[in-house]
Amino acid sequence: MNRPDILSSGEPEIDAITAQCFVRFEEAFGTRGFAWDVQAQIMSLGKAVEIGKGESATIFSDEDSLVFLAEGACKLVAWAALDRAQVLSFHFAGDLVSVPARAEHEYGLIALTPSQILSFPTRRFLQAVNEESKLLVELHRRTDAALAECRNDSVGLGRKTAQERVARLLMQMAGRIGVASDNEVLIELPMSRGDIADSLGLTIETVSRQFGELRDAGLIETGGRSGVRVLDPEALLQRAGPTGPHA
Amino acid sequence: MNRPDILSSGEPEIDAITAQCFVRFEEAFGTRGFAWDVQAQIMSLGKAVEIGKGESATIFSDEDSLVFLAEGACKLVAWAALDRAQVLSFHFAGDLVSVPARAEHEYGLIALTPSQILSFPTRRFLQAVNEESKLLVELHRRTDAALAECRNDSVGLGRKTAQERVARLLMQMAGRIGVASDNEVLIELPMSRGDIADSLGLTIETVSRQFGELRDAGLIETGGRSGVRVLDPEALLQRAGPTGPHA
DNA sequence: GACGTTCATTGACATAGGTCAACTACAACT
DNA sequence: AGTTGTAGTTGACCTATGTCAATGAACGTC
Repeated sequence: MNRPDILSSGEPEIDAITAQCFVRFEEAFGTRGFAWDVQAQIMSLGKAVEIGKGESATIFSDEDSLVFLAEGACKLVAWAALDRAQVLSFHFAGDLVSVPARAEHEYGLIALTPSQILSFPTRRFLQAVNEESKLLVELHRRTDAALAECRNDSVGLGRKTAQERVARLLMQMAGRIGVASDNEVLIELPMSRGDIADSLGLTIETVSRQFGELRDAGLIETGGRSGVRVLDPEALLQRAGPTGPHA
Repeated sequence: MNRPDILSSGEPEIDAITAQCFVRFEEAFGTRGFAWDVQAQIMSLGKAVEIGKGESATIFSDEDSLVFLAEGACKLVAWAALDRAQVLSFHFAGDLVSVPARAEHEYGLIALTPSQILSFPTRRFLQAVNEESKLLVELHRRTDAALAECRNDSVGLGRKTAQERVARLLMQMAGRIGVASDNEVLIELPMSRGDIADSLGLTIETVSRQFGELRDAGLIETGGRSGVRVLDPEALLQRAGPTGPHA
């Protein structure tokens, strides 16, 4: 049995965004080799859309969803109250984010920059890939990584000073979206100071003051609202506090 | 092909603790129906031990491990520094905990009460169950639940007051290990005030003061070091702060 | 390229929670 | 039951961070 290319099978209803999202999804999860009917089910379950800055990526309102971020940058937010937001994580192209529909708090995946997302209803998605062990293993691997990340963040939230939190976030962003040159790293932050504050359990003012201190100390330079040049990554890492085992 | 009972096959080297741990593990994950060789691999990978209060459950020192808690109570701890511990979660019988060996911080799973644990080296465990979709799905389900829990805790750490954190923890413990009677709940806390403080990102003194306030307000009564009687669950939940969607 | 809006910075002040230091009560052991 | 060590409580004080308010810098818009 030959395996037709699901994306170029000439079905006219598949728009450019849907096509691109699925191509990236296939690349990330290696679904090409899957049984034809499983691939078809995955395609029928996934809804691809483009969302603008500030828009919510919630597609399935009453169901937990699994969102693949094909392009752009998003923040996952939970609200302790209307005026008390907690940003749980920032996400970039290639990330898979599980967004709960009804949990202890209200959740939302919000675009920081125009983004292309592919959303699946979690339960039905899992049913569809039930027998595809390879995907299940990859799913578990990613969820486990997200859990590890969340735990590390918890240490930050519970036991680190404002400066350590800000320095750690900058180093994380340097690693994820930074452009290295010489001994410097250039970062174009897609999120606002408010988003950073909400992710670190601080206020905008405190975040701003810490940026100021790091700038005064000569560790970073800021350009415009979103530009950050890390002049001394070593020293910045130092200020992020002890990280290694038993440090 | 008949499927011999792996636990009563009369192999003399299996001690009582190992037997009990595996029985509980089988019950929790339904591994009974698995292929004989997979079951054998699982059994050969799992190390069952009994640990006393304060002892670490770390078995595989250089590998991430998956620990099934068959009996007792444990805390998962990460150290930001030697004197800055963050308790990430409390665990009870039936829980599966993934403990990283080398991460951003040093991790440890420490017994709060004498416990029976069954440890697996994560990587080899996953290889062994590679084709058992049912277990992979369950593994993913549990990891996803742990992630959801961790995220909820993050909201607490980042955006809640000391009183809200303490009240929330008490309600959580009421739900997990509380004994309900009339409109009251009796809790026997297995963890110390220090553990609670480390889990909530507070100090022992602050936790103690919050217990005092809740006691003075008539919401709880304390008996001895570990006994807590929740007199007014409704009011206590209130003090845990807004939880529902968009509250 | 001036205008206005939004976002970021800076300063003055307030406070929740941390720190340090007694004191008290529980529980384990003789 | 008395003794002793550990854990918990309470009080006085301190500080990191929050709050409120004003100013200033980016960026989008006409």
